[in-house]
Amino acid sequence: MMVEGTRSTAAERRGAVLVAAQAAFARGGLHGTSTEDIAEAAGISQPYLFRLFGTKKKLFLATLERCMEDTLELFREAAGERRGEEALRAMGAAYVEMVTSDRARLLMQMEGYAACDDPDVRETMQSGYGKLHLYVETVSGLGPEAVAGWFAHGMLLNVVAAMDLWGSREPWARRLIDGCLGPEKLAAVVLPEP
Amino acid sequence: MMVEGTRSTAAERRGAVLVAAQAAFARGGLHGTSTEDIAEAAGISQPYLFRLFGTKKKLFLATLERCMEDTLELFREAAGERRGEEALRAMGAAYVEMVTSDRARLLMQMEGYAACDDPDVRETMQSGYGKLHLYVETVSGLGPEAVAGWFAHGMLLNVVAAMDLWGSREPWARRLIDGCLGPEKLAAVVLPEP
DNA sequence: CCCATTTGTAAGTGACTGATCACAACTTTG
DNA sequence: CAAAGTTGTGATCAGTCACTTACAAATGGG
Repeated sequence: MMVEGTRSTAAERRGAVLVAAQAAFARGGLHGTSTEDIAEAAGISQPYLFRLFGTKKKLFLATLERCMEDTLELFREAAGERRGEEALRAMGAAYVEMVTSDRARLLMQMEGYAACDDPDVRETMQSGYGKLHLYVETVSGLGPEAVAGWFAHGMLLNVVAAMDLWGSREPWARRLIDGCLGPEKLAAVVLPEP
Repeated sequence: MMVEGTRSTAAERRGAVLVAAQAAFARGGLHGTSTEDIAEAAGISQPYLFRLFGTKKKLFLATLERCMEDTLELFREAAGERRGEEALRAMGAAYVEMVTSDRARLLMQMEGYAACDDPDVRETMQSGYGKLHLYVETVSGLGPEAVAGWFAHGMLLNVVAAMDLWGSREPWARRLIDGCLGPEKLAAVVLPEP
């Protein structure tokens, strides 16, 4: 280790750790992931991880927060200058793209919801989701029912992606994806060969 | 222990363990819950728990399966003889009732989705959700889009309940619940006093 | 060039936990 | 009533893991 003579700043290391932590926590959650594994994936020693984040749980919360912020940023970039339903469609497409390509982020989000029995986790998720909701309300300009419907759609995408139904040959799963993405995109996610 | 001379059958014990396990796993997930805690809550010794279920993970999977079956049973009872959109409304109302009163079952379900990186968990969730989806398709007789929309609604309820937004005074949270339950039921979940 | 600060690690440690084994007590059956 | 089967527990153990301590090496400012 430390073969290169160049050191990183603590801020850079924190960023690298958050990336590694998201991939690791997405698989095992808070309790199913060892700090040793995260440190190794981030390329630092385990004691240094504790100096950077203090506690495993604090690291988990920071990772969750980053996860939600990244999603907000995804929406911002997707919407661009668009407003109204057009903005909704653009953000929806970006979310579908994310959910089908970045499984770690998707599962991390689910770990967050699942761990909401813990007050600190709950507060983090409320705060993160609240910012998402406010942004979508503002940029779309639509009423509560429409916005809720849009988020509901996203939550269904979450569980479809979590269960990895994209390639399933179960008829009900195909109909679910159809009802979720529409028939044209349905064909796009047929991956496996008989 | 064992003050009463009457013993239970293994099947009865398994049932009691599944109840205790759901409450425990809902809080900590597979890795954040000790078999010792579950055994104590179920009123048996920890070694006996292993004789009944073999492995912590097998117990987790059995608990998840039971959780999904219970939800299917909830839908069956709610629908009764109803069909079409009327059945949908009845099942929706029952699900709202469940999600606001049985936090353990709700969080257990979320733990299931979150743990879907594990192939065995994923298979269990796919199977359990598949039965739900098929039943709702059949009893409602509606097309993919309508059924997906109904489940999407339910998934949004899941995260609202997980984050425990019912009593939140955040304006965005009130609008979300409004868009999710409708204005009349919105008032019903205003619990806390200023 | 020296010294204060920052970056980084090797080597523990105490506590917890999933799983096993040996054994006891109760119940049923022939 | 004896044997066979079922229900149940105490004791233990090997492994894992979050977190600490002590120390080393690089960096930068005056």
